Amino acid sequence: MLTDRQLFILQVLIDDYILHVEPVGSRTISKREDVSFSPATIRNELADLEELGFIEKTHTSSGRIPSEKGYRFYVDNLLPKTPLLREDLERLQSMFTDKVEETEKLFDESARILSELTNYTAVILGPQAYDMTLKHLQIVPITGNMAVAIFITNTGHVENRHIMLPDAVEPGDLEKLVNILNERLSGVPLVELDSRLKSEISSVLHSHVRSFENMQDALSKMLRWSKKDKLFFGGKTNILSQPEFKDVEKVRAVLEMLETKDLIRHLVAEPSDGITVKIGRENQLEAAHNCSIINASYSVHGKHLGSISLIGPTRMDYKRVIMMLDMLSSEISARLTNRFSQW
Amino acid sequence: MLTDRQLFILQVLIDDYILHVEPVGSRTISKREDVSFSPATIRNELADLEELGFIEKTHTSSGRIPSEKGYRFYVDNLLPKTPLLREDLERLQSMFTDKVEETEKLFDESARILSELTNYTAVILGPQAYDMTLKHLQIVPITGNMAVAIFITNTGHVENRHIMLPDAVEPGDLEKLVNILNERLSGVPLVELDSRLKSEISSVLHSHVRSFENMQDALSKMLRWSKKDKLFFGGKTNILSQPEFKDVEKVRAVLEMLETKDLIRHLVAEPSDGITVKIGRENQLEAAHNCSIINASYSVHGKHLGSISLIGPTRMDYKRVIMMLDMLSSEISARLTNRFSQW
DNA sequence: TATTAGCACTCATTTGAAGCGAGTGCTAAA
DNA sequence: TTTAGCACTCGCTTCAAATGAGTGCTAATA
Repeated sequence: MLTDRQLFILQVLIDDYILHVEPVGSRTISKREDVSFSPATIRNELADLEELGFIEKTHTSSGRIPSEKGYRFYVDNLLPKTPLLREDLERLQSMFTDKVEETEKLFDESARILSELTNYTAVILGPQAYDMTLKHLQIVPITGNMAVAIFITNTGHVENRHIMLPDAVEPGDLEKLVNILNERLSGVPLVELDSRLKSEISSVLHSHVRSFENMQDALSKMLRWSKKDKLFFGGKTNILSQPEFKDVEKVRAVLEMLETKDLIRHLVAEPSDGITVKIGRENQLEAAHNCSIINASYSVHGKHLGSISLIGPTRMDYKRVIMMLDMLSSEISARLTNRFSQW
Repeated sequence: MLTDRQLFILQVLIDDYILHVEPVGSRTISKREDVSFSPATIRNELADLEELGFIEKTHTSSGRIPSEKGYRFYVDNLLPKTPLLREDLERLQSMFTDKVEETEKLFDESARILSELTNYTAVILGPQAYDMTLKHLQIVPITGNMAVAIFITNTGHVENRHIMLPDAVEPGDLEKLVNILNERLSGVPLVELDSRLKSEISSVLHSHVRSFENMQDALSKMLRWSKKDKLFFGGKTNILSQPEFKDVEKVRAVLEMLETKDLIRHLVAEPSDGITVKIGRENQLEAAHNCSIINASYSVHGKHLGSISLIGPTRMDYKRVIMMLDMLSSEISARLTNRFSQW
């Protein structure tokens, strides 16, 4: 549908706009070394491209800027397939050669480096609780009737909770209780633990554990799992250095969104293979209408665990960013797969 | 040194400026009901106050605004001792009547409500690791040679860490190890655990636990405690709605500071009794030169654990904010004291 | 037929002058 | 000691003119 020349001009225009953040005029394009036709010709082509909705003017006599449709087309069809810059690659890989011990730190570091490299905001959605199943449960008495329950999941995650035991619980009882719980709850998704207790195990415990009645409530509370997950941020304030966000009000909408965990989670939890690009109004959220969000998910053994995202202005260095996310997500997947297989 | 009338005028001026954020002129002051003298008189007094450095002009023919010295004087001498507004009080107390279970949630909620009530940024420095001592240690084997170590502190805090046991560790050994560690390390500050292991306990363990040699490194790593603490934020973006921060560059300095944990920690960790007020350049940090930081610490049994702070523009509603922080910090102290005494 | 030079036109932005008004300091009268 | 009066300052707004980057259209050219 578009002629080769139109494609070429569109690409040049978008590349230039992404670089300089200023409306691109016919003269600017014609000055490029690899452009042989005159400004007038380009003006004609630009008029056509505008009619087709790929570019637009900020006012009657201004140069053109890409429209959202233009960016969409660019991302889908015009992305130059240049490999990652060597320095970017090296920086990313350096992160993985310093072997990062804790998973949390891995995410933190990834978010930080990603945001430094791109100057956009990086958001990593950590492994989600409802994807985890219980591997092992332990209850450790501390003092009086206080105890700590320890949960170990199939993903190697460990979590602890306080629990209040009833006054009269015999040592043997507690052991029996833990044994039964482990038998019955091993492999069960965390979010289902509580309902399983009520539906299946309650009766068994009733008959085997004397003090069960007294601790039923505490147990139930202990097993109640919300869909908790963790967000890791990098470069939260990077949006402030984007020229199109020099207005405080615009900035505010985005920053407040970043501070609202529920919104971010929603925006960023996009379970899909490969890489997703949401441009401007393609984002549900009003506050993100001036942003683009690139999203890649990481997985272990083919199962999506979480995602890595970049939030920046619609004018974004798509090609670089997409390459980086692609590399990073598969690298993280590999790391986690390796780590989890140890358990 | 200052006459009563000068004191009065200074107070009125600052109160007005805090409220309206605009230079205050002689006419404005004279219009108040409780002011009986004419603009000209006031102008004379203002000139004196300016000469003394308490107020300044933004340009030759503008009204006056308080200088930092003025704010300092105001905070030290002129704070009207009006009690908290009833609605503020109720809001704060509502937070404590809904009994908050987890300590983390208590801090989170406090920061949120405090920031909503004031429209400034609230930062709460959680209990610091180096103030905690070990109460009880437990090692739970999981699979293979993986295990989880659980630390319970005198403040009721629970933390867990992964540990890699050597291949050949006999069950009895582990039990003996944990017993010895508990005996020797109970009551020791977390940050000293590792050095204690090396200096005192190493030899004991050598002679009592056969596989100790193999696990020495892992143990040492497990006991290595950094000065970790946690920050809780509320209203991070509130600064954006302050009229004196409508310039993106000014905002950026502050927001980036808020994102840099080390800076914030440093800024906010001000161990002192009562309430501290740092105005503008009194803050070490350049980025906080346009801000005031009010700081109150909370404690358990007279021992400082952490602090509650508010960060806002130098023009701040000091009287309201100070009252609120005062109340909140003592309330939190009471809660924590009560909570910890259960352990 | 496709390209390009030329030209009139548009419109955001910059510049400078003029007027407004809120505020001042100073002086002289009350 | 206080206050009325007045000249003065200076930031802010408004308006008009100049600037310049860019356009669309037309007619000439390859």
